[in-house]
Amino acid sequence: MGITKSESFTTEQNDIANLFKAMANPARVAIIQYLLKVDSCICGDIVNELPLAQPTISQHLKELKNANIIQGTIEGKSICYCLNKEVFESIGRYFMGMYIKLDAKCC
Amino acid sequence: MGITKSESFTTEQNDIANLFKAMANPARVAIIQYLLKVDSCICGDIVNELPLAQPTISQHLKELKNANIIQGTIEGKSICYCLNKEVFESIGRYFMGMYIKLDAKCC
DNA sequence: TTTCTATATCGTAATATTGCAATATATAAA
DNA sequence: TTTATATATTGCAATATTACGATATAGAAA
Repeated sequence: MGITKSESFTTEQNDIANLFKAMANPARVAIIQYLLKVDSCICGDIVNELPLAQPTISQHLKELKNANIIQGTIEGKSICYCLNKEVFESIGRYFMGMYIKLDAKCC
Repeated sequence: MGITKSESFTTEQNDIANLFKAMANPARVAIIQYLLKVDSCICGDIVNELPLAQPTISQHLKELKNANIIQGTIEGKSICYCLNKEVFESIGRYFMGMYIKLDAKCC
């Protein structure tokens, strides 16, 4: 006992939870907001922008990449990162869909 | 070192991260999906629906309530829970807004 | 009042996350 | 080849999360 009982839930429920987990940290929210502003940038730009050490930024970028929220392309000796547009559309639709389905009257 | 450096980020960034954190768990995703299906129910219904103990469900409900995702109303000796419609609309708008702002061309 | 039912809280063990120094890797420049 | 630059990986300490048994609280029923 102690761990999340992932096996007790559907793959969809775990996928959704993992996607939110990838965004459930202020540093990663800041990275997403920064990428939204500049469209694309290299890792070093984010290290200069945020008050976190380079290995920490690198780890956050890895988690965002694993969740398919961003993608990184090798450009010479640096790596160019940008947001994955489709992900934001599907999350947006997910929530708007819930909003529409939701009954106005509550308990 | 070890904790999230919340103080290094804006209140908005922390608020967004905390909202996602509230949904970043398959049990809480399942609770949200169940509430979407039944509109409203009492705590005991969720305990019967999910493979988790009553104190665990109670704790998850507390976190969802703290994040303003659900609300609970006392009805006699039980408590009726339901989803907060506005939250889903604002999250949906947040993501659709990002999607619209996002440049199609990536690196 | 006593008992039953519904939910919350406490305490704790197991596990996950966060952040960073040290170090590794990999490409470009000299 | 050596050196500099950019990013990733490893290892670890601090902290947070998850789950649940035991127990507390609170209203309804007897």
